[in-house]
Amino acid sequence: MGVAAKKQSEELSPGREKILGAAEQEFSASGFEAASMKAISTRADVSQALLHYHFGSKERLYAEVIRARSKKINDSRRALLDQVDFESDDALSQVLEALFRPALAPEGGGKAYARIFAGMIVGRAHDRELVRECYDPTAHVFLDAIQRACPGMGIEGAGAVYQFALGVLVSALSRDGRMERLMGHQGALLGDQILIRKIVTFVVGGAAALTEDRERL
Amino acid sequence: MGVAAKKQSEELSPGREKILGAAEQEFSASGFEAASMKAISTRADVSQALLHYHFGSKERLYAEVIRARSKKINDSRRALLDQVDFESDDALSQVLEALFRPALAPEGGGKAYARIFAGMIVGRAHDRELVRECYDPTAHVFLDAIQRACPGMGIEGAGAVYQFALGVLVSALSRDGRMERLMGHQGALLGDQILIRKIVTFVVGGAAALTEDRERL
DNA sequence: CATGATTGACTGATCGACCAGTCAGTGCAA
DNA sequence: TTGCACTGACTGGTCGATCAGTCAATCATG
Repeated sequence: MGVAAKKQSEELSPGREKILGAAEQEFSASGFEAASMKAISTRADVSQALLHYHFGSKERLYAEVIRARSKKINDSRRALLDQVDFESDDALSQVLEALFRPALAPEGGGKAYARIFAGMIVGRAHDRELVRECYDPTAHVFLDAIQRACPGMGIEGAGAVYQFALGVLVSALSRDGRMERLMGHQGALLGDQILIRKIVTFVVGGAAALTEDRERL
Repeated sequence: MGVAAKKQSEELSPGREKILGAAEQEFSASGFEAASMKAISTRADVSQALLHYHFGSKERLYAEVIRARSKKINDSRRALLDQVDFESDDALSQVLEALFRPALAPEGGGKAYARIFAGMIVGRAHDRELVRECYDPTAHVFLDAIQRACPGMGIEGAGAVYQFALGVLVSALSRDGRMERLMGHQGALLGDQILIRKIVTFVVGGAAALTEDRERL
């Protein structure tokens, strides 16, 4: 079968890492179905058979890519979340920044998050299982954090905010120049810092409105 | 080549309509790449060759599906938008309802919108062209409507609100039970009416926060 | 130290399955 | 009898996957 650590975490195998990188690029650019093992092997400059040697199947290679990327994103998210001051007035802003920044960061794989999200929309059952495995645990943590930051919001309120926040994140991740086109190229294309601020501001405002609406009942 | 209207809009061809319906289901369930012409023809209960007879290629069949669905959604959106009272306090709410309701309506194709959005995320160039053709004109109308409903928001503010609103919409369209799972099955699964209200409330709140933040500068 | 066995990384050739797309031909209605 | 809707049989190409075999490094043994 595949491979195991030589002794500990010594460099595993040069080919394996090359394949993972090439696969992430290819899957990210084309999606699971459209990305071919041949294209991945070409990009990685290894034989196509090596992909099966290391990962067994295209499905498993894909899962490994998602696992690796989600680990980085989630580690970063949790680290940021640990620094949040829940006594602060803008606790929710800090929580949301911890949620958004790692996904939007250039080294964060950028579209990796958006891609798997897209896979879910499209209805791939495997993607749903991967989300459960890779993202659910951290999602629970953030659900709790949102509730801590917004007392009186309730579990279903936090759920709604989390879900909507992810939607906003994906819309931001999929920036492809459409907005600039629609606006007739007015307005400067904003940098990452400003974009994050806008997203956070938007979601915080939405969350407040949701809480207000709830209390009005 | 394909087909043209017999005289006007007399029922075109029974097979053609069956194919369009089956194709929409299949594309919606699996995405463009994973959906096969054979699966579509089987579902439509016609020969596979008939798909090429009517539409020429898989790509063109897909485009026809998107065109048909987007036309229904956009017609409905514009009709709703015509009824908006821009003097009202909740003009933005009305505009957003006009944007959301047709996409979330059961007969609105539901996931049709989410699917093409997913295609864009995944990076299919063809999807980008389709969006431009099918959704950009109506998007301009809504961009203007948002500005009318929110004076002092500016073009880039309206653009951000529109973009984020679509993100929230997609997150709502892709409901697949994940939230219920994350919340431990607390909280009732909300009906469409309540969901729309929540989305609208959220986006209105976000838009207000964005405007506020802008004015603070 | 020498040497044969073993192992893991890796490849080229090749497989059957399935894909979108083609085409000659059938039946039916005007 | 012309034209349109439609089909069955087929094609070339690409897909993921398999497998026998190469090669270098490691290890066991005398």
